[in-house]
Amino acid sequence: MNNNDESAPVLVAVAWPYASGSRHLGHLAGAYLPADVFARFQRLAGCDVLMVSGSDVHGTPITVRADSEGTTPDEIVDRYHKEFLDNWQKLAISWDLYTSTGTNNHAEVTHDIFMKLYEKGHIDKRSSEQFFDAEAGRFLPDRYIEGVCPHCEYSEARGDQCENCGRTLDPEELIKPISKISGSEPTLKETEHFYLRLSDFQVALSDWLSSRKGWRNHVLNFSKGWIEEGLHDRAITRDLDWGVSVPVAGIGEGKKIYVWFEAVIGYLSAAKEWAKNKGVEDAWEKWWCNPNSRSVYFIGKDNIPFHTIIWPAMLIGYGDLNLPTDVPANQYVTFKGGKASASRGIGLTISESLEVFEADSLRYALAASFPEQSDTELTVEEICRRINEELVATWGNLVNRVLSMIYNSCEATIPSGELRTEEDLKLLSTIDQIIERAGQEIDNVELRSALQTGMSGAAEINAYLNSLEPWKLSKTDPERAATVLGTALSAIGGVRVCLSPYLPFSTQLLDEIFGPVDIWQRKEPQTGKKIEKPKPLFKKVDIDLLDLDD
RNA sequence: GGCGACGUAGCUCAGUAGGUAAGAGCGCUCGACUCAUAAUCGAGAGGUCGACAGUUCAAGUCUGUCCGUCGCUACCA
Repeated sequence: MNNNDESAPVLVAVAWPYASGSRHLGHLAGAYLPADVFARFQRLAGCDVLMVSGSDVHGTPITVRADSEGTTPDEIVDRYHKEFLDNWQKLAISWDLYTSTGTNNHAEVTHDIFMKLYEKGHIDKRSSEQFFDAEAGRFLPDRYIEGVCPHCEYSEARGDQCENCGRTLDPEELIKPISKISGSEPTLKETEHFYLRLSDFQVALSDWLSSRKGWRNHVLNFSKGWIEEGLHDRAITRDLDWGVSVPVAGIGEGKKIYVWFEAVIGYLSAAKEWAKNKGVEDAWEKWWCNPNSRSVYFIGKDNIPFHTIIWPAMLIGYGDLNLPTDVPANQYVTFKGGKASASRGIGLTISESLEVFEADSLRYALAASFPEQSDTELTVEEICRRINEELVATWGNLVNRVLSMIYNSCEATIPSGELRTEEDLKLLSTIDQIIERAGQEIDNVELRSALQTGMSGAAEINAYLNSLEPWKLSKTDPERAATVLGTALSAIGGVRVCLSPYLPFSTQLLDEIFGPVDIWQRKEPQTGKKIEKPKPLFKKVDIDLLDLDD
């Protein structure tokens, strides 16, 4: 992060999960969890964090799903929004606000942005012909039209692409087009739509992107490639009845703002909603209008152009709002070589995972595999391995190890640190350096590395114990044994700080000894305090007992 | 087809502006220890850095071609 003001406000903007179905581990590892780790760290580092997101509730897939289930879009959205909220609660994702794009506030903010861009001439009206399904009474997105591919004669080619020969298509090219919704033959019909003049921003965006420092290579390359190909103006309205209304009259009935235009506005509308809830209407400006504020967007790589091109274009056009400071988009978590996809049954959904893994264990295993630089292959076996061989063996066991010795040979009393020797102080100094380094890594959104750094602290403490053997000292020199154990405990307190953004539940179990984690620094435990008989922080998982299909 | 990326130890991944004889974790082998969730600690084995050609005093790191994998292709968001 290129900002020397460490206490600057930080907007943690997180991809809006699409409420058309369950989200899977790829989404969790790609966006929500990294954002949470980052936000938790920034709060401990003393920054004013505003972490927002919400369910994206509009768009054709939701209406189609509702139709096919014989229910309403509201019902679909409600179902998955509730599931997401349940997921977040079980995972302790620390939103300052998790809302949805279905609020009045969001519609108002969207209208404001639309109108300003319209008045400035960045939005204009054009007409085109699109396929219309008379039976269903709606215009059809390309992918909902099926027909025979003009190239390979595959009979189930979609209007946007033929899955057989891979060619990109225009729906008009299809032979014998059929509506996937009603099965009837669609007809071309004239319709008017508003377009965002992305081409207006070609130069400004190019300059802006060229000046970005410290961004991930794949994010920058992909974005620049998009711009070099030339930015095309995009329709931002759709012939739908499910969505945010168009604030300008005169383009006919049944038009709504297209989801990709309004969903990204959610970052701003959520900040405003948060401010309203707080009772200070303009509190959102601290993150959006303050030049010292950072805004970091956590998304998957499939969302890159929306966050590095389209949304910045809208912000430039609107004016006086902060552009993204960084967009550390993650690559994909893959299962058996392919992109995770709940709808195709590849990989576990978040809900399924939470039925078989403890939240912190799952958080650990995913964080250790965040696809920060390249796609990362993940299996259930790998998740179990991470939990058992790393989290439990190195860290969970260490805590249990030290607390058990204190409980058994120090009369369950936290020893004082008064008699520490040089080697004791050396351990603590090593831990303090680890805390410092892990903090820098998290600030740079190198979350995987920072986790490993934190875990190396646990290994240091284990090595310290092995070399000083307090279990022997307790028989020959109880006073020295107590000092060693007290030192190890203090060091554990330091490692716990490093791990707290990743493991909020289990690190909280140590509050009784150390008090809450409220600063990115090691704090001494409370000398002389009695401790309870220790219980392991985590359970090992037995993969054979997991009830999994794949 | 076009675009982007990836292919580094058995597995999952790092390798910053090309330069000390290629790294981490896990697994494996050997050893130490036995306080701890049979956990811990130390040592070691293991790689012609996808293939080929080129630029350079010097390439995992740059260029080209090829092979393989993945994603995107703007009306899924």
